Amino acid sequence: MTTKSALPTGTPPPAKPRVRDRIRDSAADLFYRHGIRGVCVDAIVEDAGTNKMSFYRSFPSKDDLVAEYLSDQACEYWSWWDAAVAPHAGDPRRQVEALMQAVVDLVKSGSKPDCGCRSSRGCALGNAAVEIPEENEKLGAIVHEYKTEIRRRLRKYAREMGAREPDVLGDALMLLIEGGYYTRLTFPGNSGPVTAIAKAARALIDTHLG
Amino acid sequence: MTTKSALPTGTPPPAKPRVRDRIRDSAADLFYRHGIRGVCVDAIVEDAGTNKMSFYRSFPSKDDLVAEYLSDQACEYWSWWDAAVAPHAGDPRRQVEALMQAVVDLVKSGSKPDCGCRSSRGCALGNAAVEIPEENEKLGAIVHEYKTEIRRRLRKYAREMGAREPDVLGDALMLLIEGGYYTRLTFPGNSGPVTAIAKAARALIDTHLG
DNA sequence: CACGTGAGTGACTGGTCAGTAACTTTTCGC
DNA sequence: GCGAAAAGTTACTGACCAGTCACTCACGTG
Repeated sequence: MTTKSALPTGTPPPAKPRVRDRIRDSAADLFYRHGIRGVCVDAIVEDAGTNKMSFYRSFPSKDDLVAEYLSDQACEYWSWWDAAVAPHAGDPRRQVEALMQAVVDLVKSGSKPDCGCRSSRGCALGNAAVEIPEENEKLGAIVHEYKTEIRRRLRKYAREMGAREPDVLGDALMLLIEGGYYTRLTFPGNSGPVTAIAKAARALIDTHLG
Repeated sequence: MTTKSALPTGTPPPAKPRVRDRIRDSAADLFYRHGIRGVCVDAIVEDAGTNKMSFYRSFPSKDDLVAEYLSDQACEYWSWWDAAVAPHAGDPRRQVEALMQAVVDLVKSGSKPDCGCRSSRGCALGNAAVEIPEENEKLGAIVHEYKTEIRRRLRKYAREMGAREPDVLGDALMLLIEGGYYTRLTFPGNSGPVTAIAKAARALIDTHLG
């Protein structure tokens, strides 16, 4: 049997997913859908098509996986954010407006069962904050840093667009976004108040610029 | 030993709390602080100074207690809401402003350790929505009804104050409130964006009336 | 071929948790 | 004081769940 070394060097191997990555993927999906406390290691392992021993070879504990899950989600979120605002670089107002529209699209995702993406359950990190016990400073810190960065960015946009009280405007925009995620948990699709987010953001910006 | 039957009939007995009520009180406290899935029956029972048998004599299951907890919280919330807006009956704009200020006060509660009230962890019902599994329609319905009523009331205020797009304004106000509760989980006291809520609400109202 | 590594199997420990059974004690109205 | 109802005690079942142990199997590389 010939080895695969004959393949053109430019082509990476078909990237058969390693166990560790399969676990991460399954965990991300299950944690998001059912909550962290609602998913046991066995369920993750089964979904990933592996077994508990392989799990504990890759992760010291469930808590470590949770930490990685949260960091991953934050990472993904910043990519999504950057992609949403990129087309309007240099125009902070348009950036915020694009972001708000992106939030609506994100939140309403899953209302159409034909789309492959999982149904939205709001903010993975925010939801985790509900479940994380107070004593767990490690996980709490991840969420806190993440939410602080959201706040920092929105205040920065407000400052850049010349708002009179940039911190107030930034915080108000954050409340709208977070409220959109939070209410998504109770209102399916875009049937909730989140659809008002774009108009509300525009009104707030107008007030702070006028 | 004389019986208490000599008390004036108008005075209800000193209401020494029955086991059932003690369980409800303990559950409310523990569920709110640690989340529903984070509190086991034994913990509730111990906090209430009773035992598991008495628990299951009063409640068919933990889930039934949870349902009662959610209904109770909703009830308390409406009392709080009504009290906040009562001084400004007939002036919907002032009512909304008073409500917003009340939200800030509520959310920041617990930042001063000297006050007896428990530290705020946002909205009990909203947090429950994170933990409730999708299949549990009974609990989900309680939360949904509650959030729908919030929405209904805010839209009503918006209509009464003559807003151009009352539903949009009402929904926007709701996003601000919900965002305030949600972010409270990550930002202690009133260090979070919630402090911007009053100014934001005023700005939104002005826009929709102007 | 040998060897190391990554992955799989099944059984197990120790702990937690919802819920039950049988029985005793306390409380309270009459 | 008496009897019924409310509450307490102890012990238990069965399920679940995090984490471990000892061992086997499949590869790819030198």
